[in-house]
Amino acid sequence: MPPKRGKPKRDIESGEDSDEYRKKRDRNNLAVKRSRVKSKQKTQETMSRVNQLRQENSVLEEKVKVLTQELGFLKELFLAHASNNANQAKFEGIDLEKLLKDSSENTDNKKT
Amino acid sequence: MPPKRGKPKRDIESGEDSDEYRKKRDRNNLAVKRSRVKSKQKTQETMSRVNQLRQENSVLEEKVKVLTQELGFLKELFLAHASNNANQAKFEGIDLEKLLKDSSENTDNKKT
DNA sequence: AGGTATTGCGCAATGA
DNA sequence: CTCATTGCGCAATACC
Repeated sequence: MPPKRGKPKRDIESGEDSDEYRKKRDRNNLAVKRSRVKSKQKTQETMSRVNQLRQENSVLEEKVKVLTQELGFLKELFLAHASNNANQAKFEGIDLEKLLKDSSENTDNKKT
Repeated sequence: MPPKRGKPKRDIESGEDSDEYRKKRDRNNLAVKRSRVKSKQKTQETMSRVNQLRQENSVLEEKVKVLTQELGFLKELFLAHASNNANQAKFEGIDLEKLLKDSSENTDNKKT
């Protein structure tokens, strides 16, 4: 809106005299109302979306926390067993972290 | 806004004649402008927040995916070893799922 | 060309 | 009383 028209009552522009002009104004006023309602709805939806995402986020954070703990526990269990008596041979040279990493990367890559 | 004043130029109400009135209007117009700027900023921020949360969400989804895979892999490895030769005795009666569940719940509870 | 949709702006009522 | 917020109408555009 470059020409920042302040409040010229009306002279040239718009319609003609009074008949068509009024109808045009009325129609535009309705359009304005519609537009503003829509705008407010969108704002509301956006705010709702934020709350929704916040919740999803919490759930995911919790999941990560639980999974991380489980994984840690299992790793300990695994390593404890590995450093045990007769299992030395079996677990000798096993890189647990690498195994895990590999297991995660092999989801759908068929290259190599 | 019960009295839906349409567009009466001005008669009673507001100020008095023209001196104080104008100043009052001008000040209000500035306030209106401030208010609207602020409103738009807030809308922008809300939209940015949505995008930000969307990203965080993606990252977390991926983390969950990876951790779940790692965990699955480790469980398989564990169980495979359990159903092995001489380890039957050691793993006999072990409920892996329960162990994992317990390991997750023992974050800070000291009750028995 | 001709309509609707959006947007900046000012006014007035109302909220704080 | 002052400033902030909000419904509303106008006019300029943006959009089709």
